[in-house]
Amino acid sequence: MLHFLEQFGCTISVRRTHEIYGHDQPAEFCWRILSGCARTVRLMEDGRRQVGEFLWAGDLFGIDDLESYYSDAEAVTDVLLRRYPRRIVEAQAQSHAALALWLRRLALENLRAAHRQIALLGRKTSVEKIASFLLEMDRRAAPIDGQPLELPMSRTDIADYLGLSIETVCRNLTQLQREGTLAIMRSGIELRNRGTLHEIAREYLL
Amino acid sequence: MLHFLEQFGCTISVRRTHEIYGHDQPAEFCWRILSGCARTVRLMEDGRRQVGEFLWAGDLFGIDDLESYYSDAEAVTDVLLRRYPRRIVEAQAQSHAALALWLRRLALENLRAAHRQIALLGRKTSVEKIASFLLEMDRRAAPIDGQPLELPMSRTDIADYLGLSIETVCRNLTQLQREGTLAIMRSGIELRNRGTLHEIAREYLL
DNA sequence: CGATCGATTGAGTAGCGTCAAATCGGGTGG
DNA sequence: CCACCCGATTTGACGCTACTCAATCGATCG
Repeated sequence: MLHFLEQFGCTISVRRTHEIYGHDQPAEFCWRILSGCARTVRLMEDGRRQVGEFLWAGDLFGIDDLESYYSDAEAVTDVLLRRYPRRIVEAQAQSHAALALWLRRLALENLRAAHRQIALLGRKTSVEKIASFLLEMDRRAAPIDGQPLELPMSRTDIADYLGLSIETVCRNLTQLQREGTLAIMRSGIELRNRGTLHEIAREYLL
Repeated sequence: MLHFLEQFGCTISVRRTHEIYGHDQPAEFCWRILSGCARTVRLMEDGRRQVGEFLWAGDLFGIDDLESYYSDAEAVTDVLLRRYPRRIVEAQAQSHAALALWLRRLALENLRAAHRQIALLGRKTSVEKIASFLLEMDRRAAPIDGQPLELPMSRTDIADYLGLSIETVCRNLTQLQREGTLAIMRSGIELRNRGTLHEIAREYLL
């Protein structure tokens, strides 16, 4: 699929904190991350912010929106992107069931993740949220073994992802550090005891 | 689509509070509600509960899960269901792009709803959650014009849907009643001032 | 070296949760 | 028909978690 699409793709580079697309724009393109990290964001008029997801190299996004995007997408770090016209994808899917099924599978995986996030936001305490977050990043951010987990996003991003304030994120992290569960470093966070994190996170499904 | 499937469907009736499927079971069937109301639920070991969605007559569910269901589904009221084997649906989708695209569209609409719920859970206050909930039910539960909005689910269900305690739900409802925005009645809740509810709910997208 | 931006820490508070009691309503059986 | 019971809802008192406001610290950069 991606192979066929390649001829229609173009490579785009976006600087950190800059917008990739806005939530009111027609959803003309979908994007794949070649390198770097991005986020999707929803804003309320008064400035309250919810980060929907963090996106990593290999991730496809902007493909699950209908007529127009329903969040903003922004670069967390400088990102290198590959951009594809949705028109082509959608047209192909009209006649290729395998492609349509693949698009559905993408949507379903994102839906599963969304429901896990719903359970996290609705029912977990702040420490539990932090522990869940660290383990999720540990899984998704392709960490180098033995190296500290690199977290390119700011504390504000983490807070807005977990429905917390930035101060609560900090306090929980330092508390976990005091207990020896992790170590906060310039370059990231070293998970010293994933077992403890799992106990705290209380992931009951997946 | 549903027309073709009908021959493989069977009608099932489930009493209120009874389980329709469990979260660990293989996702062999999908279901359509003929009448009544159902919910999907996620449980933590310690009993904390998150209601994923409420389902109404016409809604299809159990179709967005992969190998096995990832929540429980339970009847809120007595429900009449039509059950279809997923095997048939999925097999047909292999060769019929239109069907596969339709399945994707279902998933995308649910994904959009899930992200709205994420923003609600992460960033709204309790009153805002309640107002949003009432307006959502007003849209989805096919209310009879002029009649009070029927809410078949318990206060506990509402609380677990909104990430609140049952007491907070009650207090906010009575507060809204005092202000004249709504009236709580045996048969349901009468929305006296949808304008005010919209202002409180702060729905900024859709 | 000063300026700036993000992260951390501290103090005080508010919103929402917990626990407990009171009330309501519907169903049951005498 | 009425008394009783039980579960759901409502209300009240109180406490705790997480938020707000504010100051400090650290790192980066011109």
